[in-house]
Amino acid sequence: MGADLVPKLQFSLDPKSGVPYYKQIILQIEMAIADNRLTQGDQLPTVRSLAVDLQINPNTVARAYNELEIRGIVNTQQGTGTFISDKPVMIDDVEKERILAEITRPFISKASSYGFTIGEIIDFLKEWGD
Amino acid sequence: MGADLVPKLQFSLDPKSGVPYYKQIILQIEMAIADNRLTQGDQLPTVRSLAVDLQINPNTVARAYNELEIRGIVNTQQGTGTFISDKPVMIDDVEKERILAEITRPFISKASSYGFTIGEIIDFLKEWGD
DNA sequence: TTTATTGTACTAATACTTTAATACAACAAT
DNA sequence: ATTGTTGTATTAAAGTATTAGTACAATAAA
Repeated sequence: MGADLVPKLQFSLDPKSGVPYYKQIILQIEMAIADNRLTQGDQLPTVRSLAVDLQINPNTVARAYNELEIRGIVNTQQGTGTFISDKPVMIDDVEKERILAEITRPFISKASSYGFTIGEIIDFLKEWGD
Repeated sequence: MGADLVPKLQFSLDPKSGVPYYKQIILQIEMAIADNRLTQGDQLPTVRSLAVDLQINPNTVARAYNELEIRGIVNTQQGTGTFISDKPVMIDDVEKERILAEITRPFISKASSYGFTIGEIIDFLKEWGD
């Protein structure tokens, strides 16, 4: 049946962090995608299994998966599971820029308020992988 | 008495945006700093005057100013007012990188999950000013 | 068709966030 | 010292977010 199930991911929750559980799950998935531990078609743990694993309610896991689905990051089918989506083929370049701008604006705004310049940020990003 | 008071800024609140008032104020100040409408030493409107202006409670304005103060963006003195801080002279380069990394990580993580690459992001930032 | 697997809906309890009312305290100017 | 300015503290009300309990529904596999 294709895609591996997932000991690829090791989820963990920090109850003291102040970050809600469902957001911690989202962040861990986002990070895993960012560094290619998760890629197109990979199945996420089932709502129930992850809930048992983390000792939380299934709805909390479902909520995380739902938000990711709304963003198009995963797709979900009842009876089947939740999978990492194909990266959106953003056909429309204008739309693509719009989304990137939307993500970028608050980042630049905050960085600037700390005194960082665009130049510094670019230089920093060039080193990001290392 | 030095620094101008401030018709430099035109604050406005959108009650329908879902963004809390105090956060809207913070964002508007961050943006104003980012594009140099506010610079070192500029005085912000007083807690009271801005509260009257926006027809909200002074504490709501104070809360915005407080968060900015905690971040070192403004400094505040009772009886005197709230002023844009000197940009922190981050003497320690390591510390500087640490802060920038902290701001950058969630941004990259989210952008990646949308399928954007670091390269695309850098290219996009190069055009940012235009 | 039955069974096991997967996600979903609804509800309620709890905690946190946001805002305002009101009163207070520090500082500056005179 | 007094007055007017500035930010601050305390409290309470209302809304929102978060999570869990429980029951349900869709799909897949046998």
